[in-house]
Amino acid sequence: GERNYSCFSSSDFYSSLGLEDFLSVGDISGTEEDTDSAILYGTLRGSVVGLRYYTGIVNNNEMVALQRDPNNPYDKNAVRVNNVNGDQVGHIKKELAAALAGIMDSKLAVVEGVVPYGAKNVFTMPVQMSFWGREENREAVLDQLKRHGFKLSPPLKVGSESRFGSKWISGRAGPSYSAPVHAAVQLTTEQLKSEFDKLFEDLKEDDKTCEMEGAETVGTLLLPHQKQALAWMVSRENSNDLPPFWEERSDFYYNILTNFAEKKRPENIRGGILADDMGLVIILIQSLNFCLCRMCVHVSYWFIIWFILICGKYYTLFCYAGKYSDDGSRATLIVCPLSVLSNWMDQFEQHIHQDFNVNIYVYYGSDRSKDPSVLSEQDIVLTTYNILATDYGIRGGSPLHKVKWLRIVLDEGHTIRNPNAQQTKAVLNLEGQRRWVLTGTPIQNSVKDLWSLISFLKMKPFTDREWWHRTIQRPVTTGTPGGLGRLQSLIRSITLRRTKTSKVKGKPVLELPERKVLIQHVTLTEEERQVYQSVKEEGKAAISRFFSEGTVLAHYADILGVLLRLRQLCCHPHLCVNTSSSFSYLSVSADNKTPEELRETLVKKMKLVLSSGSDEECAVCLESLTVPVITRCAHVFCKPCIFEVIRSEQPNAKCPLCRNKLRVEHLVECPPEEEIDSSNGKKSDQEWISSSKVNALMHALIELRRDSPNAKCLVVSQFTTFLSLIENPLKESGFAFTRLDGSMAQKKRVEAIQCFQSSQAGSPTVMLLSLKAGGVGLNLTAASRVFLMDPAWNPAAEDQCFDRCHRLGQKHDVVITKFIVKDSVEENMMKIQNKKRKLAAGAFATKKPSASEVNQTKINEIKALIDL
DNA sequence: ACCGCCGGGTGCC
DNA sequence: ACCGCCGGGTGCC
Repeated sequence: GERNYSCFSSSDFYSSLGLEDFLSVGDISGTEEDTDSAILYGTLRGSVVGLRYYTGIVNNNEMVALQRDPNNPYDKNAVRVNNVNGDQVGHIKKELAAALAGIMDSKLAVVEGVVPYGAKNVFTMPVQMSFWGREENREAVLDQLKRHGFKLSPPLKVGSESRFGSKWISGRAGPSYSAPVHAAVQLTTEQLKSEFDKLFEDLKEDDKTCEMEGAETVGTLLLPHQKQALAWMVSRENSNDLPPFWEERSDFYYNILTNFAEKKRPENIRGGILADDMGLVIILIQSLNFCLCRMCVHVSYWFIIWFILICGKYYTLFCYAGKYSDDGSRATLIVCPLSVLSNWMDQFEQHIHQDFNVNIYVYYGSDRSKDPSVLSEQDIVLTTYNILATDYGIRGGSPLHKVKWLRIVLDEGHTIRNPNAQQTKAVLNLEGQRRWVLTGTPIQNSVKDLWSLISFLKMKPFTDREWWHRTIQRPVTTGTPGGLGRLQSLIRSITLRRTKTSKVKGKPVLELPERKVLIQHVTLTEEERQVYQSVKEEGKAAISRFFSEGTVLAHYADILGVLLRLRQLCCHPHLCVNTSSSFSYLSVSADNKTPEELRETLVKKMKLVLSSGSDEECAVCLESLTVPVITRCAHVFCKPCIFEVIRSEQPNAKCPLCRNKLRVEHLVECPPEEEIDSSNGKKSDQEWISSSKVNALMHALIELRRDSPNAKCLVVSQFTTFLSLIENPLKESGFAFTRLDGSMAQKKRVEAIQCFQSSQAGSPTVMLLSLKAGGVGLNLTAASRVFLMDPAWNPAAEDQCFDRCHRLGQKHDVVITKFIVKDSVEENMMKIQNKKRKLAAGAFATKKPSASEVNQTKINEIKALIDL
């Protein structure tokens, strides 16, 4: 989970202020993406005609999909009616289709159908339609219908959602007039985990405790929970259970969510989600080779089991040896983020016995084979999401997509949470029956995140987003009774999850040392205070002006800029690049600037964004910015992402973050590296001075060295330039230190980590760490102390950072010190963080406050941050 | 479709 | 009869 907590266009920051609705973060392509905030306008009864021309059949109360059919030679207004399987059932009667066509084409509303009496119709059948859309489109929709002589009925009882008396449904469901619901508050990592764990609350302990039988030889080498995991995985790959929500009914298979039925048995889900808390599955690595050999003797005719340790996480993979799967496939494909690719390679190298004759191919780099048969002859093919996505587009097709895989494993599977990302599409189009997802956080922000994973697992009917949305996502987000229950049973049936507090056979799975968080207040010197105060007053004046003008949101990036400067000044005066105390750059009005001035202003802003934290996220692809460009409204995106937005929304493209007009010719690219780095260069010329915060840190470090000379610590900041500044006093005081930040090449990172983790005398005792460097997997357990130099917007980001040393393998209690400047924006950030932690409890799947409440909260937060 | 609709055949009682 | 009525042909979009 890459999180983002830096300034400006950071989507996390928006959500941390509860602004994401207003700014439509993540809602960039119209109705389809925005089905969450849709409300039900009403329902309408219509008829489906032409049944006898099609093979698709439907049951009573079955959900149907309405699909525009603009190329129909008989009627350009045609609307097809398909059953859950996608087979056409008929058409909407033409008079009604004429009314629907406009509404559907302009995406004013989403129209969903349920067939109340679907069975036994020969020529026509009724259909109950629900119209969903944004509040502001309601009138337009009602109007269009009226013009064709139709009128919506209030949504009293509709469709199959309300009818099936199954165990998943408690009481009545169905459309309601509920307000749009989003997760209003950003959860911290811990809260997310605990919200996710609530899904498992009623899971009986013994549900998954059956250990694998017939593997006694393995048994002596495995701990109970490992045996449990092994048994679960084996059973998942071989089980004949029906997928969730399917029942066998007198030689039909029946889906109780959609009421769809068919003769063909829905395919088993051969795989699942391994969402074990990081580092929970423990095994003695030393015995691994031995373990493999033992198994080779005893079970090799059947399969070999590989235990693979990745950054403290253990996963079990299976690979059929000798006898491959029934369809002749042999190779297991492992897809992972680039940052963990080397981990996998190292682990294979270290732990797979040479005698074992395992073929591993790393499909990465320019010399990767274009020949699919080379890949299919391997036992394991390793690749990254990016390679997969890049290859997917090439002419002639990607070799990865031509192989029928024995097994596909997604490491850090939440990488594909964005359904529109190229990576996701590339992953979803892979071939292979057995599918596994490894991730610590299957749900990162909302239930939405799950769709890609569920779809990857080929779970019928959720592979189609419409059915996922109608049967799970909407019921959960609107709080429909039974909705959460469905999600629970769905996730439980495919997920293995044990947490720090889980027990197997009554014994806790893991005991971690304690973790303490201390807040140390820092008082600025007279001089520092003066600078801070003057910048603050100036910023405050500008922001109050925005308030009085009512342009707070239009100037959002500027407000973040003011706050960034204040945060920087809390750390060190030299962090503020443009210390000229003028905020003239605050208003980017095109009118009174020459094009060149405008460009310069935008470049300045973009530099500010890029230097504000470490890697920035693009609000379109949710990945870190590759080729950053800035819009005239001062929001930063990847160049290809924003081009795609403009292309697809022609001719009236709007900024995904603020809905201002976008034009390609107004986009400004980031100037070459040196320009950005010039500020760093300048800094080294500047005479080095200390700051109150640096003094506080050095005092603590020296004290620590005196009291426990062997203790190692992390010094964490969001500002890499701050880390550079800290290097000076560290050298002066004779500390051996190393450094890890986002800009370092993979090889250097590994070196830095190994060096720091080493227990050799003279190895570094301090690591300078940028807050979001490295993936979740980063293991820095050598450190037992953490000094957090500056608070993050998102408390989750801090927690994740702390988890890098407070994790499996940590032998000592972990003490975390947060330096917070008294009477500053930092204190205010802490207050908001605390409020959010409280607010977030139970925020998952519950309704959020009204729009006006949210609005008020967000305004209060800005005010609180700058003491207005 | 055991309908509706169309259009041709038909035409006092 | 430029009607009504009858009954056969016919049938999504």
